[in-house]
Amino acid sequence: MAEEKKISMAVIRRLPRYFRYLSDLMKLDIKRISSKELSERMQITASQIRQDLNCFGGFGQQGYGYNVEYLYDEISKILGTDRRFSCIIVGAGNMGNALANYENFSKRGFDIVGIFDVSPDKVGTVINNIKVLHMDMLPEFVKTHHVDIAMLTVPNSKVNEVAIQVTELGIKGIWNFSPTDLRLGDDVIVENVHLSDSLMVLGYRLKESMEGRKTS
Amino acid sequence: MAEEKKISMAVIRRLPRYFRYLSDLMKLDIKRISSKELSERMQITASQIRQDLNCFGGFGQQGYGYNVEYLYDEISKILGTDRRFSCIIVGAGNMGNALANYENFSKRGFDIVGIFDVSPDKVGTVINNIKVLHMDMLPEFVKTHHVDIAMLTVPNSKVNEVAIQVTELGIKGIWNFSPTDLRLGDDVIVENVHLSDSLMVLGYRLKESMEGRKTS
DNA sequence: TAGATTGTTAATCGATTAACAATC
DNA sequence: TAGATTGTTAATCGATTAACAATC
Repeated sequence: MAEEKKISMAVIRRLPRYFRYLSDLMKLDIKRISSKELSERMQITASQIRQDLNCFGGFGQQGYGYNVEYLYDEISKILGTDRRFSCIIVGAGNMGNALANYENFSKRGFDIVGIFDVSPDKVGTVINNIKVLHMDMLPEFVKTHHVDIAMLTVPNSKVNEVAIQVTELGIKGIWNFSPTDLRLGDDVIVENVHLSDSLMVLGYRLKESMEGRKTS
Repeated sequence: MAEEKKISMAVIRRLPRYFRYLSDLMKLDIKRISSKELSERMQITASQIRQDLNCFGGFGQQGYGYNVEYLYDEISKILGTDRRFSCIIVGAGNMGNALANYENFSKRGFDIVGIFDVSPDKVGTVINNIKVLHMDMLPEFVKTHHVDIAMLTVPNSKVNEVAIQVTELGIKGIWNFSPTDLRLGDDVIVENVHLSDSLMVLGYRLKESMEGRKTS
């Protein structure tokens, strides 16, 4: 057991993109595709596609290309789309609400099983069929339900504290929506969204282009 | 006029992070900092910090380091935090709501001046003091109000169409929340959020770590 | 078989890190 | 002046691209 080879983050971050394009190809009823054709659609080099895919195995056939459905299935497996992850949302504000109502997540294997907040206005309300519980209930909840991921949409000032709490409760994945960079131990995986960073980059690029410069 | 030097996206994407850390330092009343100290806080190399900053100019002083407030101001200027951008939100669903209510944006210079939707349930409602208008009003609105950025939180199936529409109306920046990669002309800048990509990467990394492998 | 296209190795490019002379 | 730390050049590392032999 164990193909070694460490796969770089650059490659991993492209996987969902391959997944999306292959899913689209299937909808278009396209049965096979060469790295060249795919490269034109995705606007990346064919070379990169072949390199990326060969990190995980030889999914193609010389002279033929790739079978779309087969490749889709393989990338699904790599991404773990077959698995289901139990998720809680901490922070039932507008962003928490948006996440709780986003049906695509459950389609991809991410089930929201609990929502938590401290505000008396929110505790007891129901969002997408899930009752919002008080943060005080969190430890008990995590002990009685299996939880893989905590989606943190709490105010920036509280996020560190909450992150430490969920980590201590044994939750292994954090989806962080606050601007704060969480610094936690090695046994928790943090994926950041940092919306305001993204918006500021847009502002920067816009400013540059208005001044007549090009960005990349 | 015109320092040339093309600045790489890798550097640009780190700017908001510098901005955040410097902002924190100011709150802590720290007046000066060396690249070495900052590197320990930010978990990147001192060398990278100096390289990054020197893309834009020599903001430090040998033997002293960087004056926190001065550096903060300079990065603010680079990022264009002094400017204001007029933004509209297209799609008044949960995500549109979340964005409309996120007060940090206006703090950073991004003002929401209009919200649009097609659903009769939503048109006419008021979100954070802004009345939701029907999409039919969009062309007229953009002609009478200056709009820099369109934040697109419409369903995936509609996003291409909407993106083309706002581009044709002369809007220069798009903040895209749909999974679709927009392919538009050179005179519009697109910044993607791709939440589900981010979540799938979290799923992948979690799966790998559960199987005992390490990611990066 | 001939043509096409992969898997994979080698070359290139760009980004990060190290080193150090300049200078506060 | 001596010590500290930058700005900047050079070295290293990793990621992307090109090339081509293997093979369907």
